[in-house]
Amino acid sequence: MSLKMNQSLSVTVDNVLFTIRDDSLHVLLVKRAKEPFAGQWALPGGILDTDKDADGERAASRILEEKTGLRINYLEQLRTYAGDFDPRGYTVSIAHFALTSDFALSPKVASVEEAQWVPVKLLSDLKLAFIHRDIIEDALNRLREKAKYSLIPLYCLPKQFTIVGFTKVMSVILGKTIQRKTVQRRLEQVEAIVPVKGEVATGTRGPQSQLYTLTKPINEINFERNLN
Amino acid sequence: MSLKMNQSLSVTVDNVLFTIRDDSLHVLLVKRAKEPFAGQWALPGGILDTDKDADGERAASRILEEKTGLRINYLEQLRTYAGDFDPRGYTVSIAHFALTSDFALSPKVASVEEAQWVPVKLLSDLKLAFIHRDIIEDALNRLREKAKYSLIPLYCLPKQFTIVGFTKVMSVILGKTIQRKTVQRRLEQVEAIVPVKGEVATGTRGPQSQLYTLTKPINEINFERNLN
DNA sequence: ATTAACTGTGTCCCTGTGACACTATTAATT
DNA sequence: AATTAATAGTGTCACAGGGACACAGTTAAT
Repeated sequence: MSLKMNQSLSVTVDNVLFTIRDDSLHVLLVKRAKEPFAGQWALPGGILDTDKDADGERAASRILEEKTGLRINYLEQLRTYAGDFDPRGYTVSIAHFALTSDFALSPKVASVEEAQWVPVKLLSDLKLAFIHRDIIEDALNRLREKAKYSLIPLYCLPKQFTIVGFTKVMSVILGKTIQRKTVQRRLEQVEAIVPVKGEVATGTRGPQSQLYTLTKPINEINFERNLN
Repeated sequence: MSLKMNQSLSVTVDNVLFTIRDDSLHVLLVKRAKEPFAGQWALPGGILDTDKDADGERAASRILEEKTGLRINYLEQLRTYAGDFDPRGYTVSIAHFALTSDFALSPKVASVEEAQWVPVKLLSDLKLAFIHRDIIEDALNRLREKAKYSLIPLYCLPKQFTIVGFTKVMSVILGKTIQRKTVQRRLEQVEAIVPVKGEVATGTRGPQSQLYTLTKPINEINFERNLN
């Protein structure tokens, strides 16, 4: 615990931001302009700024906000990767896991940085920089595990959502059919989730569906049983 | 992701090593000899060595082995704390969560470093360096959560253990009575856990109890339901 | 006006845990 | 040596929550 400085060591922050578009899971990637790994896809990240960033989460928020122009719905630390995966030297990368509702990337951001929503299913076809494939894999596992016992996939949806909408998100994330009934039972026992009175979703065939919303954060709510 | 070096930034590794002694949960602490926080208790940790440590886990193993002289049973990354909690400057601390069976600290280690097993219940009376109180709290939560759906508390026990022994460990960690039957049901559906034939535990009143052992790591085994 | 899709709800089954009792076994006590 | 008390293993019942599925009422498309 004596602190001589570590030599030639970079500390970065990387972010795995997921959303649901068109009933499939997408992750935000940027195309690298410079070496190393120029032309390859990478997670949106940056260098930890010891002046601006009081901690890792705030660093991640700052960087994501710079890249997307938006505040995202949910963010937590994923894990930290230390090692020799950057040709420029030993690196410590604090990776974060984030969720947001589907939105269009602002054109400026999209052009300058070439940030894009990439369907997770297509990742195997892409070249990914550094160890970002592993990081995405870990983030995916985190998301899938949490989907089993928590409500955080709600953060992939807009402020107002329907039971069926959430059921679809859950099914997409877990890769298997989830019963509406099951989702409904879970939602209705959480007092932080309330129907928006008067507000219904329409457009599709069938009856109008009730819209719900969150009155407080639901990231701490865990269920006793996992789905499946 | 362009890598100019962060200025004046230290990367350290801290370890929260738990065990069970005398039916209560203990954590390994060392008394700090130097400033800052001299004389206060701290987690066993050290500086990330980019030459020796291929990744964070190996750094943690190395440091714990140096401090205890022993290989510990289980280790995983907890989370990384970045911030201004060290008066000498901005620090990134990769914290780890570890378990081992009860053992006596080698006298040399115990005297030189003043490493000690401290009962978790007594922590509130101690002065703890840096943000180590928060880290221990997070590690405790991790342990308690994992105890609900996994078998990792087994790593607090010797190679051979009894059902009742494990039940006690679970009860201590979770702070409430766990039914022998429940533990037994969980154990017997895991094929990696086998009775050691011929080996029984004795000494206490009552029938001899069967000893079990692990044939492979059980850190990936998760149950669908949480206890309680 | 009819049809098809869809939302909300009711119900049954199944599984795993909690609780507790019963039996057999062993050490401590007399 | 006989008795007692503690203990390990097991059997069983109740309960809760998820999976599956069916049914009724509603809405848009035809």
